[in-house]
Amino acid sequence: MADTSEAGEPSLEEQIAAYQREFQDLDPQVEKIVSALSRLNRRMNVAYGRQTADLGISNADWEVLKALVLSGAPYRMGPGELAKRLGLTPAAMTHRIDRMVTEGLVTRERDENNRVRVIVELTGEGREKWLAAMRLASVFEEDLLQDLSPDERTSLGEVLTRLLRRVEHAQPDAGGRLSDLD
Amino acid sequence: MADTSEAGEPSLEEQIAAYQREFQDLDPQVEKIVSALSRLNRRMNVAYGRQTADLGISNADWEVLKALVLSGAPYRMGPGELAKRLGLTPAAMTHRIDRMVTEGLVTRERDENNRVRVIVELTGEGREKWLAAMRLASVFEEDLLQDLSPDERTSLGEVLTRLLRRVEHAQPDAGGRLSDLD
DNA sequence: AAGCTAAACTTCGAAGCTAAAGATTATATT
DNA sequence: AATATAATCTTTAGCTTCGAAGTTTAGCTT
Repeated sequence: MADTSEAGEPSLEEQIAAYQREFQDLDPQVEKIVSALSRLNRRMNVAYGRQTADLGISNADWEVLKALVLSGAPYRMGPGELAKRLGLTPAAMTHRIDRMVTEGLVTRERDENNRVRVIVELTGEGREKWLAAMRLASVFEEDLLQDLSPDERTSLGEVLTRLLRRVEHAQPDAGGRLSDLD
Repeated sequence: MADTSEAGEPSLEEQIAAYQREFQDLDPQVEKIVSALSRLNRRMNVAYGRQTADLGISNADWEVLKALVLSGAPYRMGPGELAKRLGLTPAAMTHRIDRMVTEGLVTRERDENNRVRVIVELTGEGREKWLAAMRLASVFEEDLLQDLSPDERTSLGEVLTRLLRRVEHAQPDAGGRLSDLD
């Protein structure tokens, strides 16, 4: 076997060669960047998933915890707001919150000032879980970037935000769910 | 509103500030890179999804077409192999192939040499759809990287593959489905 | 203030996924 | 050759999601 990757996944180089074979108009340099981005992200998500699983929460749970923590004290949001933020339908959010309430990660109560609204609030346990996940994630992320010099980090961050700006401008998010919180 | 982004999504800078507020041990530079990677990937997937939808195929279909085309002529794979490649369970693959057969994108037949096996083969229409999607994707990708100089492209590709190697080595893919073909 | 209209959430039905059990064929053992 | 074991796919049951319809409350309009 000349391939270090498992599960029959071709190496990045093999895959780009296959693309060129099947589609001549392809710029291999562009494809290299795009494919690397995609694979990198996939691997990172696997890693995050493993870490949150170790803490006894699902990746779905973690997304909700993140959104609540990032909203700042007192860590409250409505289901609709959460759904928009996470790229889910309100229906899906209802069920997710159901589960998380039984898991003790959040509470759900009606807003007494406006009884149509619902308030989802982080519990102490929810905050602890988020913190623990965050510690694991930051160790992993630092490890991931270990080989990059300070200059390379600066440069990479700059280039990526430039790409991000471009793609955000190009796509006014047409009616779009966004999925997958960062 | 001081925020150009829609749907109440905070800007990258706002989000990093929020992370620092809630988690002091965070390296903002690391977080910037990681968050930009994540957001970029998300946006790209939305773009791909829109393009494939325009062609009348689902993103799920596209993944299968990609795997088959990349396998090279005669564009045949078994369901199990496809499932592994796409990060699905064999059960999910069975259903996906059901659908794609009715859509005329692939054919399914038993392997006469080994009647336990099944052969999924790309149809002419399937190949056409893949090509059309590929043309759209390559235009989008070139547009995405438009602002990057040749040197920046080279450098970005090199850095990303370095990160990829690191994450692939660190995670021997423990029993893992991989999901999301690139 | 009675009745529309809109907003926010939940419920319902259909689709896709996973894990586990089941069915079918091939391979190895005795 | 008969049986056991393994490999490959399909079926089943449960969960999550989406889209659409339904429910409750708020805010307008007259």
